[in-house]
Amino acid sequence: MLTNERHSYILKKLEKKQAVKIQDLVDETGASESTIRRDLTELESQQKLERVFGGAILTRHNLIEQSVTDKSTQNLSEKIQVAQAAAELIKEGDSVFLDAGTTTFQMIPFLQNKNLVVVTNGLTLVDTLNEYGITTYLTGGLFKSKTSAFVGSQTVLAMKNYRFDVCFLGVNGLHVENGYTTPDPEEAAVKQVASSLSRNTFVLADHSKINQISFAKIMDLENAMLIIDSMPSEILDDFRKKTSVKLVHE
Amino acid sequence: MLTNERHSYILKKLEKKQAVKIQDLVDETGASESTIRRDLTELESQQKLERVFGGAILTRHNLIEQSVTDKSTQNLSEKIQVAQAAAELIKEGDSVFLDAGTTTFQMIPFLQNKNLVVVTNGLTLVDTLNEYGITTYLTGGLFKSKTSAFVGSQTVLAMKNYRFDVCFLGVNGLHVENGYTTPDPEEAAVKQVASSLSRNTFVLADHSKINQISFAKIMDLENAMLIIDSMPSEILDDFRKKTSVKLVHE
DNA sequence: GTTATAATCAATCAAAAACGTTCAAACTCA
DNA sequence: TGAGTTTGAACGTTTTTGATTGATTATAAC
Repeated sequence: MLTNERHSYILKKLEKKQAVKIQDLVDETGASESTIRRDLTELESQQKLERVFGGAILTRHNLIEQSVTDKSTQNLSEKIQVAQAAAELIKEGDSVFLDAGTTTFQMIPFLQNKNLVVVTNGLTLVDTLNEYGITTYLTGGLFKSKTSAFVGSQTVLAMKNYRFDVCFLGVNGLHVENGYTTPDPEEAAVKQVASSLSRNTFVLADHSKINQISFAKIMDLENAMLIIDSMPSEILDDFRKKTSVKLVHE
Repeated sequence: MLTNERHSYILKKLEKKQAVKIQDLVDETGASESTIRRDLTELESQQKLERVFGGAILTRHNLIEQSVTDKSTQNLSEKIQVAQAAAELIKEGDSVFLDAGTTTFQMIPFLQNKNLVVVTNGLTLVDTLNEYGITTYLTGGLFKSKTSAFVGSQTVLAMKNYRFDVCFLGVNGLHVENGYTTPDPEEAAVKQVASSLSRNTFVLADHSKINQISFAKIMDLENAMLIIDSMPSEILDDFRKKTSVKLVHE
């Protein structure tokens, strides 16, 4: 591996994980500890990262820049509020399905010390769930890089070995007539199955999704409880004829 | 190969891989090191690429480049050499099981363009497999943070929906009498199942594992072919009475 | 708290790899 | 043939690398 390649590898991993360990880099690149140390020293002098004992972390500068450009942080405060409200619906000892997605990701910090078992099809959730000490099962299946989610028949098959007390789904569109929708049919299928295996289904959304229609239908409004940050009152009445709606600001 | 031919070959490869090594170009074009150096110097003066120590990279985007590990036979750690030797046993279109671990991780760069389907229980492998454009299935199951592997009954259950042409396992100990061993019984179970579902089983190890005995037994030597960097000849004879051994340095 | 143990660190050094330069041989094209 | 170009090998130099050392820091045990 060329020096540049290692540097790129390190930065790329750092961007994805927020933190890297020297020993991991040694194993992954095949370079020696000394070389990785030199790499980190060099990259730190370029302000690309900040060294810490045992590895390196993103510079604050990079952190801010990333959070501005990253779509996952758009509407972040709303998402976190919705996530917190959703997490409060979980009881001690529940078995929980967490859909792959940024909103469900935000729920994780609120799940601590609840003695939960969490199942997810989202790759990005695994590390964080684990950091919070939560027993975590991944569905497995075919990996879809675009959304970092596992989908397909194997995923569905694996899920059928579980039963959930509660399941939390993200959606891209919610519409009085057309119900819940999402761009990817395969992910829609996973969401459907999760819901069918769960005693209670909750859909997480923010107000930007109201009366949007995305491509693939997940289910009708009747089949899940909606958790959303806010909603105009005239529309809210229509929704409440069909399903239970929990507003965060109440 | 003519000068122009070499130049376009270099640029084409660079386009595809984002980085090229001089030694690789020497091997691939049959030209001498001096000639390749002259080519790179020339192309750099035309702003077509940027030279770095050991090779060249694309000039354009400052984007984080994909890591490229290639088969230059010099200066590779033992793990990578073992990994490469292992990867060469895979045929076009094979279905492959890759055990969680650092040695199997090193196989990934050598799996490109083989039209494979890869199944793994290693979380860390998923991202990299995906970067190399390889169709990837994860077994799923209970996540074990210490080794970033999925283990347990769900993992085993999910695996039983697959059949493999070849499976590659890492081990911590190999011993003439005691066979293959590893510290974690649950991972040992996963390795056993993978092997039972595969037409051919290969164990990857380096010489530091010889005649070590770790805790959990995986299988006897008879049940897998061993791929290892080197082995003292008197021991080698003992091993060869029981199983096929592929030495990297031969 | 204190101590013992393990992990990580920076600094150093010798070996390996990659470098540019030079020069003679081989090739090209008139 | 002969001038101009391209090539590969040889050389000493520079850069990169991995192993080792003892100091420093974290972790565990007490």
